[in-house]
Amino acid sequence: MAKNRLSPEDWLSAGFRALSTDGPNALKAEPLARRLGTTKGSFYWHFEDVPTFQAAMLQLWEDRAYVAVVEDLNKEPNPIKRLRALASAAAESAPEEFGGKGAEPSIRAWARESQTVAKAVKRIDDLRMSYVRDLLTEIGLTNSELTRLLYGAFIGMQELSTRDDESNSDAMGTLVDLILALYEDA
Amino acid sequence: MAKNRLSPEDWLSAGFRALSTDGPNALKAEPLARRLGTTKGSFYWHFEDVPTFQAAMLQLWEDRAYVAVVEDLNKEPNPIKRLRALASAAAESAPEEFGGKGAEPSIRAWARESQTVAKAVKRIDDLRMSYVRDLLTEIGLTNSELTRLLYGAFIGMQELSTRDDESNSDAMGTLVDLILALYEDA
DNA sequence: GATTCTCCATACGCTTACGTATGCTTTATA
DNA sequence: TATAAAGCATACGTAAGCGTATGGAGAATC
Repeated sequence: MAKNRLSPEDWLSAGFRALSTDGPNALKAEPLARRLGTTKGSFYWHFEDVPTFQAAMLQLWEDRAYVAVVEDLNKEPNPIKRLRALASAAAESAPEEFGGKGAEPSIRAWARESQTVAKAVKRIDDLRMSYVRDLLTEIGLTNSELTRLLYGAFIGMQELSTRDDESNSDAMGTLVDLILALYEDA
Repeated sequence: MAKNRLSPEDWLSAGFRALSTDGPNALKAEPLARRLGTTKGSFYWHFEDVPTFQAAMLQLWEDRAYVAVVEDLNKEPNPIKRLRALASAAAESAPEEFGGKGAEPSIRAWARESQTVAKAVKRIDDLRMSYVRDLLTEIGLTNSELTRLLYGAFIGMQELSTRDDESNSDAMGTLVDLILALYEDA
């Protein structure tokens, strides 16, 4: 354990881990300092105050939340394969420095006690849902319930897999199969 | 505003409303007292301490959480109709004194910062999932992913509808249609 | 109508977190 | 290597919540 100096990123990363394990209540200066083996002197050097720190975390999440899910997908020209890839993306968890597996459910939990967070989550959800809607339309499925079903299932899977380690991609894959079967018949 | 005396139930109900609107952070003696226009003297009269109060809330939720969803269902002998009824139950929200629409997502958010709550939620999820599994088996569908898919979608819908007022029963109904189409073919 | 019991208000000491201020180390720069 | 700057520790005063204890107001009972 050298006398490491900390960067703002170290604090933010610790914030995400704390959020995942202990909930939004842990996003405070002194608890985080303990977690990092330092004191709040460091915290207040890097950040104005606690709200500023939390805003930085949120910004970081929001910047990744849409792009990380969709970016790689668009390399695939075939919309049906893209839908399958999207479904299996439900199984992927965030990198460890963003809180790992339970990262997004943690943010949703956080959103329940902060209007600011809630608004950011809504922005992301809207973006993703319209992506799904467009994708389904491209395939030829215009039933508007399908978007909500797919995205809702995605959210629910994330929630379930914070406890167990079941494969979400199997269940989501099943859903895509069911939906595409509908498409085959049409 | 008469000089109302409060019952333990009044406190518990206020607890659920506070949990829904302000998150688990609001489950404390003095904030709740303010909300009820009284002081914590009343709180500590009715409850040993804050953990005891929270345990009582959790117990109350757990007692209802399985029964409330499943009980009415079992009057219906036809398993396919029972499945449909279950799906549309996703749209129903808890009574106002239990926190209304966002009640269950709030409990899930709470579970992220309390092991005790997390365990209770797991117990309920396990119960419900095995109910769904049995139901699907009765219909003749043994694909084990379907249970997870259905229940995950159910959870996700609850999460989504804390913001908007879209009908979950439509999306869940669509899912049941898709699943039963599979059954027709078999 | 006096007494008892239920329920609530208030005041206390304790803890934890806040944000500020001030100084002590390191690391960088001249 | 002297000096400055960056990064952290520590010590305030303030605020909010905890749980206790004690007293007072209302309701119930006799």
